[in-house]
Amino acid sequence: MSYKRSFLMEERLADNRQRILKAARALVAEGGFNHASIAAVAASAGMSAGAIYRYFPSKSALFVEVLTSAIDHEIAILQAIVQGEGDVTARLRACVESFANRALEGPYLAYAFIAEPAEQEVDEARLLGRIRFGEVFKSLLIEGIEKREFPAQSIDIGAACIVGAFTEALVRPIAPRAKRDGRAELVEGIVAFCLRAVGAKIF
Amino acid sequence: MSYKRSFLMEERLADNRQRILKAARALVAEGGFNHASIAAVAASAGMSAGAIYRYFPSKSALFVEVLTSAIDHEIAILQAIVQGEGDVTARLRACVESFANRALEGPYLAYAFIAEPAEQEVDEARLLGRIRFGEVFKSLLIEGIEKREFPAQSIDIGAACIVGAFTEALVRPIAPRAKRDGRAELVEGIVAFCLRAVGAKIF
Amino acid sequence: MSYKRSFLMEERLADNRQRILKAARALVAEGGFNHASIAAVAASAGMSAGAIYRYFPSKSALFVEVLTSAIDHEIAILQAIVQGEGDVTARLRACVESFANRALEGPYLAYAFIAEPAEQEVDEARLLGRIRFGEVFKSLLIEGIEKREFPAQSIDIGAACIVGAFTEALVRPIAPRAKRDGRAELVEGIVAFCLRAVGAKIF
Amino acid sequence: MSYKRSFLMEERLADNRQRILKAARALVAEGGFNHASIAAVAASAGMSAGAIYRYFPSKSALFVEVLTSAIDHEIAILQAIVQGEGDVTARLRACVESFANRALEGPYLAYAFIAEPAEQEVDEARLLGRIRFGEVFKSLLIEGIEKREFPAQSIDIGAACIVGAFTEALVRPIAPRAKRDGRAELVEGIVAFCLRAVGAKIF
DNA sequence: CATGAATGAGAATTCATTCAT
DNA sequence: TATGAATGAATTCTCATTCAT
Repeated sequence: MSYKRSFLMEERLADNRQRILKAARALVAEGGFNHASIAAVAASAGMSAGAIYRYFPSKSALFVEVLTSAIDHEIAILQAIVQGEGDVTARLRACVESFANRALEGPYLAYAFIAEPAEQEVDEARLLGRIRFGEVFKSLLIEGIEKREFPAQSIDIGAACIVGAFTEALVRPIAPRAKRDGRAELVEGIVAFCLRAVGAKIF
Repeated sequence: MSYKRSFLMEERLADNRQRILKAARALVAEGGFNHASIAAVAASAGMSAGAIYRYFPSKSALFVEVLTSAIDHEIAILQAIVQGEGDVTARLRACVESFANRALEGPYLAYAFIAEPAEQEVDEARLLGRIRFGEVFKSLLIEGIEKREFPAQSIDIGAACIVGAFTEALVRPIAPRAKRDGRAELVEGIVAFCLRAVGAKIF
Repeated sequence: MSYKRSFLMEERLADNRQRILKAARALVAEGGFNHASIAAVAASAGMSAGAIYRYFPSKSALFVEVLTSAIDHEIAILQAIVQGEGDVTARLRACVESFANRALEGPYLAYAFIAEPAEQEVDEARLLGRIRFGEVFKSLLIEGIEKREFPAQSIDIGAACIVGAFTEALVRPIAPRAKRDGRAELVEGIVAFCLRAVGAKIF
Repeated sequence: MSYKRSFLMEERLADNRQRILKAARALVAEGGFNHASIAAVAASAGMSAGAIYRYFPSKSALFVEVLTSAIDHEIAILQAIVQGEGDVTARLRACVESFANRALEGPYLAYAFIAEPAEQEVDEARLLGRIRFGEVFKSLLIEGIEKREFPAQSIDIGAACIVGAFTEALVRPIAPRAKRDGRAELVEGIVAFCLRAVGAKIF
């Protein structure tokens, strides 16, 4: 196996893997997990159904990865903001804005994030994702309370509520077949709600 | 066919319809939408699978109604609170408490409310349900702002955020296979979050 | 549900069940367990593949029953002989003759009896069947030794050897696509072998 | 292509062929024919799946050869005994002992020998193997009768019965997931049965 | 020549829906 | 009108075989 051969090979394999994930993601965004059968994913990725199984051991595993990787990506962005500059209030605002804007741009993530999937394994991945999202906001809440930017409050509950609040406010606009308008006001409204909710002082 | 006969007939038909809905609801509560096959619903309702189709044109239609009627029931309770006594803040608190307590008691409604169902038609019913839930809180927000209990704010967004916040904070506790403890603190935490979020003065 | 309706219904259901078993048995006899897919059984029984699952919970269960019922039938016949008249030697001879003649008549049983099936559950049923066949001959051996018709010998091993001996001697003639000739001499040869093997006095 | 090159080539090819057979044999021994997919054989032989097809035209052909070569080996051992020293009775005893001991040591051969394989071609090879085993004992029987060690008897049938008897008595002990104990008594019991069956004088 | 990714034809199983009785 | 047996299409997954590289 020459170097070049191996290199091209690996690249193609990685390509296929990504193509499958992308196709699966797109199908989930379009019609939910149930719309994304293995056959549909394969067709959309331009390969046979059997080929999927060279890259993923099962349908569950594929969709767990679809969900997890989307959430990973989202969380990495939020964590960069959390660890960035500025006071806690500003960073909380930035997190919500950032997530909301991306959700409105490419609606699939938030949609899948809320969706109840068929498979138990995917279900568990989704719950875990929600928890991980909560952690991000938990760290902000803790810091905000320490620095007296926010009043004392229940941290776990607050973090979950924030996630739920902006998620829900995005659900209708990002739902399949829904119009998306007035984005700026929407985002600003969500941010305002969250900042008030945590007791940020600017309001 | 005499009047009486016809009357009894209709009554029986209505009875069967309710039996089916009840059975379907119970099965969804037990194991989610996927656990409730037509055969299972029929068996649980004490009738044949074919008989279901005398009352509902399809499985989707049945589950749309299961969802809708559950939401109707929930909304009727909330609206009674909204139209009741007390200042807006107290009624908002009562709404959230009431919903949260019932969700923690019988977790299926809230779970199904958040869940993404298999069928597209059910999906749409769920979205509609979320909107209708929002309406309830919208009316409270409008009244609260009018009466100067709450500051001016985006009403649509606020209503959606409230629904999302308490929904999400309940997801983990009500998810299948999850423990439910510290209910009082949980409910109080959610209420506090929501009241802060709408700018209620008590805080 | 009237009596007549119920009666006819049950009869038809029982009929179908038997038709499925018969079709499965025939396919196994023709081409072994692997030749008998659910689709093939269904086609051969004149029904859809899905219908099989109204009568049997799984493919394994179907073939376990095919095997078990064939063995049950065979064992019942042998046990009747064992508990019948005559000295032990005569009854041992009758058992072997009876089994061999039926195997040569309808070869499927002996063939399936020897076959290694794909499914683990069927495999276990097959092993159990062999053991049960052995038991029949064990009881004859015990009685024969007690009554001094046979010398002392290892009973478990002897029983297994008898089963193996006549089974094997029948395999070639009863194998699919094999000629069957000289039946009388074959049966007599097998009987003679077995009687000598247990030390019956006539030889 | 020089002579030497060609020679080495052929040697390597022969090597690969043996590696494949060895790997296939090992996999059959571990988990039966169904456990030995082409991919598994290839991986175990340290080559690609496609490469298998340079040496064997099909999976069936490979497993026919696995079976045949195992039987060849076994028969060679038995024939060496048959053509060795001692009276016929002693050599018959040695044959059965030898086979039984090896079967109990490495149970795969005997098991595969009895097993019904998936492919029809393998099935036929198995039947042929049984016949060839019979031949070995046929020659002993003929010699034994000639030398008056055994009484006159049906040779073909007797040979088949011997094969079946010791095979069957070994099935349970060598079946997957079965305990193997009391080997010495087992082997002695089988030998005794066979010697009595052919009318050897020692008993 | 060897590779191993891809194919494609099945495999078992499930279940909403229909329709003869 | 009610029944529930039967259908048939769809599902996930497996694997011998092929063929571009």
